[in-house]
Amino acid sequence: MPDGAEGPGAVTLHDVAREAGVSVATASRALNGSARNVRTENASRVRAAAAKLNYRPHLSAQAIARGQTRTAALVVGDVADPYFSAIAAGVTEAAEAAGLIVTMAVAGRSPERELEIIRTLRGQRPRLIAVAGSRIDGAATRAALSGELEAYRSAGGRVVMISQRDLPFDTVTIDNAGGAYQLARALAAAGYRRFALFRAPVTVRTSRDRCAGFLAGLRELGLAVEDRFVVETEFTRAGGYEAARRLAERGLDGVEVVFAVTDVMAIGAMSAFRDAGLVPGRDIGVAGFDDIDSAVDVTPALTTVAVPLREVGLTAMRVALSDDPGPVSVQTSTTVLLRESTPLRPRTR
Amino acid sequence: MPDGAEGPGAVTLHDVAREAGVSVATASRALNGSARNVRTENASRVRAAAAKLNYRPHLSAQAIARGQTRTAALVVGDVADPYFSAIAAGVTEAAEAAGLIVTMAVAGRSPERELEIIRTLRGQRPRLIAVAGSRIDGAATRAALSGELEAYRSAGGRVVMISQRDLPFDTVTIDNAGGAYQLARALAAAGYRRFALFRAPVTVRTSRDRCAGFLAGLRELGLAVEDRFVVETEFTRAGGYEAARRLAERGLDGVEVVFAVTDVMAIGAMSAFRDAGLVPGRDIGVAGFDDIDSAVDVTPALTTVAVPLREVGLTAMRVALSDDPGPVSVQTSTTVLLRESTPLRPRTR
DNA sequence: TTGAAAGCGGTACCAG
DNA sequence: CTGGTACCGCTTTCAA
Repeated sequence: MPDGAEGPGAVTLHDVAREAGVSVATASRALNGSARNVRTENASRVRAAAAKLNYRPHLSAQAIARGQTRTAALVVGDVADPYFSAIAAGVTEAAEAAGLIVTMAVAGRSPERELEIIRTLRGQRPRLIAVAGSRIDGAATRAALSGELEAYRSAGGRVVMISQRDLPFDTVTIDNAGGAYQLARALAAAGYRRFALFRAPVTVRTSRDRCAGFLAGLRELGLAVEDRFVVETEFTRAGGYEAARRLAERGLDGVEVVFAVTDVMAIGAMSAFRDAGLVPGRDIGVAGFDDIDSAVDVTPALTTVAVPLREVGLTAMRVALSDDPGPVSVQTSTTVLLRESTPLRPRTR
Repeated sequence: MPDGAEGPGAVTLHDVAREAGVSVATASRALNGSARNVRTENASRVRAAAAKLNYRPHLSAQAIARGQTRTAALVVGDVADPYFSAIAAGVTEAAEAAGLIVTMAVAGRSPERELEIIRTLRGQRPRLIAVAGSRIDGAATRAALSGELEAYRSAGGRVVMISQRDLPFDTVTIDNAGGAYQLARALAAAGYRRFALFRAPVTVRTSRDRCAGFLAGLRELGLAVEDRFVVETEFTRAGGYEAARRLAERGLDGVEVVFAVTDVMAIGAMSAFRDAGLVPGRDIGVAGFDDIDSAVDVTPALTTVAVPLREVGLTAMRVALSDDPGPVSVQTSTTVLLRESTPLRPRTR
């Protein structure tokens, strides 16, 4: 009985039923259905047969028969980025607690790819789709994305956006503006007056919100950032490094502290300053945003705004699994953490 | 026509066929099958209908009809750990390039959980299962795990183990012993003679291999690590911190350099030394293993053994997708990187 | 080239 | 409590 190179194929419920000497209906009931209605003896025969044959129900077949799957889909920008991986940890934790399998896709910070991914994911018919995406305004793809998600939702799916408030779906946001606002005040209170700002292109929402909050905080205190000290760069460690390198090269010219819109960028910046012969925390203050794990491991420890990323993931799942109808929006709060990278800076007035 | 709160449900191929005025068979062929055999006009009518209705094929239904899925399953110990997330990045990249959807599960370093996960995953009938698992010897669960994977394979699935050589499946290993061996020699060449070793419980293979390699490297040079300087601790940052704290507390007593079996532990150790008033790189050398991103961002930059983690993930997928039959074993090589945490240590002889 | 129909692996209703 | 059977959404013969 040649089976081809693929082997005998997987054991099916029919095999189990035959082995146990019952009908597939009974086998199905014993293994999954409301086990109540099957005679104890038969039930154990079926379980024994299943164990003997090492049977696992075909989830796709169950999905099709039951009309719903037990999977949760997650879209992230980049798994290797600690920002996303912390969120992913929260999402998977909650999903597994709810008995859902997680399928994860990486959008690589491109809106087009994100759209394509969501199209594919929709075919999975997951219970929910959580998008912790590229957070980029792409006017063209935005509408398509929204349409795709809308179609998914109207077919009974749940959508939750993480850190993207501007689409009409459930949302878990991070208080980017508020956190940056508080950071600005804290830095000012610590004695800083002359600031530089390292940010991503304006199309990146997160960056924009953090900048806006920071500037608003300063403005309220009668402070500002000179245009020439606002550096646009990539949203990565390399981007932060490059921005700091450029700044150091042309001279700090009085700048006392740099706010980089993410920790990853801030850490890159610290490295560049050091390479340029400047000591972060002494010659130049550095602050970031996110409080990723390594923020406490760099020297000096990085001042930042803590975002409860894992909890954001958990919350997103909770929202998506609740049966609350209307688009809910949950904002998670942030906390300013002043550390050694921005020591007190006593000023004579 | 009440549809319930769930909405109208997803559009099916029947809907598309009706809309296009053709049979489902034709619609199926136009959308997926070998498009050759369908009249151009019909094909475009079908595509138009599909677009109009925003149709996405039900992947589960396709899977069941075709007898195979287009998913790849990945098991990791902890997404938030940079070691695993770097591997995951490689795996997802390769999977998406091959048109596969990735489902990811987190085993949380527990062999029992890992086993349970693989059981569930098997129900998904993925094309392959990649396990970058807890790397723990659990005698009891080991057999069960192996049996589960064996059943999966004999049903036509592909299994690839990452960094676990001891099961009879395709394997991508990291040269843990060799890397640690080279590190030992490099440290000795840099002038170090008195070593401490921070390691995980012996049940953790990776830790064991790295220790063995390190000790072998020393032995060849007539060196050794005193038992009292071998500290067993947790396989985490906190574990490294704790080990270093204990060591600093009872006095370095001549120890010149610590080898912690992972960067994450090494970074925790650095932090503890610093808290104890010791300057890493000056008062005590520190070396790790993995070369995670933050290894270059800590101060002093961490001496370590670089492991091409992303590439390990890519390789694992390549192996799993190849049609090579027998259990293949690919070993990825490692590179010693001496950085400022272990400066040259001139000795008078 | 096309449509009817037989599955794929389960679930669940409906009679016994 | 149990078995027969009609689906679930899609693919793929088989005839027409």
